[in-house]
Amino acid sequence: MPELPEVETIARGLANRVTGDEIETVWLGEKPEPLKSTPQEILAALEHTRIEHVRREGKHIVLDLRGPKGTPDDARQWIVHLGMTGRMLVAEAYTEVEKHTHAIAKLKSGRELRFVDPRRFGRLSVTQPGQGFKGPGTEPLDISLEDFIVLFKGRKTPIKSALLNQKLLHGVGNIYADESLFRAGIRPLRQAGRLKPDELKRLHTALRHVLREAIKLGGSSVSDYVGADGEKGFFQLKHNVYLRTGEPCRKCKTPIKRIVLGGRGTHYCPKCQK
DNA sequence: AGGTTGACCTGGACGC
DNA sequence: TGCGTCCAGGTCAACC
Repeated sequence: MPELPEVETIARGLANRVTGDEIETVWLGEKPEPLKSTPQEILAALEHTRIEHVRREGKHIVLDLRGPKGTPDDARQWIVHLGMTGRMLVAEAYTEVEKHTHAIAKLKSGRELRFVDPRRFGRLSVTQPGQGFKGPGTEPLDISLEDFIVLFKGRKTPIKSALLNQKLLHGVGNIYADESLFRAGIRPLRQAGRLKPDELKRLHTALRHVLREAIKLGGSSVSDYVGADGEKGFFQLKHNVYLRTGEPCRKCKTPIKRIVLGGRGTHYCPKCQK
């Protein structure tokens, strides 16, 4: 599901619904894959805490939690990565628990925070503030043009692969890599280190424009939905190339081409992108 | 070290 | 109806 705009939308939706609520108990499913921390660590960190903030960092949802007063390390973070198909739902406790639910946090309000993920590429972990779970890399909405240009210097990898590299930029995924390259008029296979300054400038502008527009529209809903209540995003209606193989380019009518790059479906207009 | 590939999973769409 | 194939919002470990 989720790249930066989708995770931003989900985090905002969660913040509206659960900020100030309290996690009483936590249930974890049988399958261990979705857990990066041990079940014991997760239970110990989450149970009997107050949810102070919910926000996005890269493609991660971060829930800032506060434990019972007097506990020395009473500040913790619940880190959720949604993988491809993960969702975080807020549901009344009496509603049916759907298939592939891997974790449920029971809240004082009587609602539940449920982590559902059919493909199990998502991950749950707990940490303490300042532990730096993300590693190197920058938020694309914060990066200056100068720093953006430095990221790609000397890199032989295709520019699309570089955009997807989370050690360089946090939060760009397959949709927004393809869409921003279209907007910038750059072919995905171009070597990152060989792009000219004006091309990198166009890409910097395009990427930030596309991400901001997508956030405004609640992200892209490609096959399932986005948002803590299941509301759909609408940015998919604005896609110029992603999943539009063979359809006419919105600018020049040339059929959109699909190639495989780094194992990912990659879509571009052979005429508009050089 | 940087770059590339395949593995990890389930399910939906499509063709026969 | 069913079976096979391909495709899907993402990382990782293992190779070169």
